[in-house]
Amino acid sequence: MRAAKTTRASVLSGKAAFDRVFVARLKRNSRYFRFHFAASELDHARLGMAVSRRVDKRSVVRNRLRRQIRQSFRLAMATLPNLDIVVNAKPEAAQAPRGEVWRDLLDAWPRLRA
RNA sequence: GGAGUCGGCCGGGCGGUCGCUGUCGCGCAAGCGGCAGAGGAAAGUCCGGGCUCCGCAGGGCAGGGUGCCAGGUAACGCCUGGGCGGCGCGAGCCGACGGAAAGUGCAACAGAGAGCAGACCGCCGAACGGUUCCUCCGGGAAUGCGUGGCAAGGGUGAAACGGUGCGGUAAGAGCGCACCGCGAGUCUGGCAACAGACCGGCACGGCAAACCCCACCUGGAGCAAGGCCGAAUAGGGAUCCCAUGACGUGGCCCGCGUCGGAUCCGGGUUGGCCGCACGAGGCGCGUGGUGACACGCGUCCCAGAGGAAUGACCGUCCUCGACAGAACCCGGCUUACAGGCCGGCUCCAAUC
RNA sequence: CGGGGCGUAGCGCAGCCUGGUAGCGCACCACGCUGGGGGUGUGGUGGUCGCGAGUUCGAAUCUCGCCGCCCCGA
Repeated sequence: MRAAKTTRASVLSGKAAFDRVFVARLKRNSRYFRFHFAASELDHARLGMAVSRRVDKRSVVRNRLRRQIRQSFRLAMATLPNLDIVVNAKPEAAQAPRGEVWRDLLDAWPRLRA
């Protein structure tokens, strides 16, 4: 499986950038995640993540979810339009098996193309 | 072999493809290649330090902490050794373990009485009085009724003014004796905590995780500390206090320092670099020490992000993988944790 | 990273400093007043005092260790 190379440019950073995405009020839900997005000011997609302590108390679990999100983003990146996306994890994601979460993520990205 | 106890260690392995962070090398550059890349608890933040700033961090008070003794350490509330007490057949384990004879306090309910106490049921005919009986008229005997004596036994309580036994006595009582306990006595051993022997007499109950006393320790904040570079805005307005005044990050005072200061309104700031990873460092050997540990020599370089790096997928093997993710660093403590390995010691059983 | 606070009846709180009885309001139940409801009066039910150790004769209260929640500062 070939993943696109990501750089610092594909990281969404700063409170202002996050707020801009949330204000756009465009959203798609999957089983374990919420995808907020807005048209990017740049010529490529950027990813931001929100996995709060409410999802799971243990940082190990939160980090695992972030890695899965990031890795799935890399795989899907080339096919995505230039959007700024914030992925928000639902608390149920912490309880679910890893494989199931991964499949949920892979299924979700193509639906954002619309 | 079984049961137990103490100490130390590991905590999925191997191979492949793609990707992430740092660093080194090459390249004008996009990049390419090499190397390294979470833990024993990284956790909780309960202690102790390093480092940085607060002018020096100086004296006193207040506050806080520690609490058998000695040692180790940068330091500690940690560790080691020893003492004392408790548990265990034992190896071992556990202990907030200074002072109650400096003072002030506290003890519900029950109970007669709860701290220089007390007599409910009791016990006592030795003493004084009474009553009854006997009498050889001197007195004698009985009786707990009164004056009284006692606190052994019963009973209450968490606790009842040393315990057990013997003697003693009217009944009793450290009143006497033995043992135990106790003691601010003496001697001996030990750096000390303390222990042993002798001596003394029975007085000095418990609670200091009650106030407190004693000894020792303790300035405050924190890497968003703090520093450098750059950019930008402002050099304002209002109110109040004024130089025996105001301010300074400590709770207060002294001392010291500064000369306007405080509050509110308005305005600006959310770049980059350093701090930031070579350290009270790891490993090996030697020496000293019972040990914690120290010293010497050799050797190694071992995460360093900044919306935050370890992932995805495949193959394979097994005993199918617990708790869990660094954010300035280090030493401890505490808490979580599937399974497994190594060594010391103890008890039991059996065999030679 | 640092600082502070809370946890007691179904809910909101006192009691804790100074240790011995867990109390108040609302709610709930029963009865009375009313034809019924509402309202009101009287009586009553209901608490492992977040969990685990320790100190004490005795702990909601004192001490230590955990757990959960909330707030504040940079």
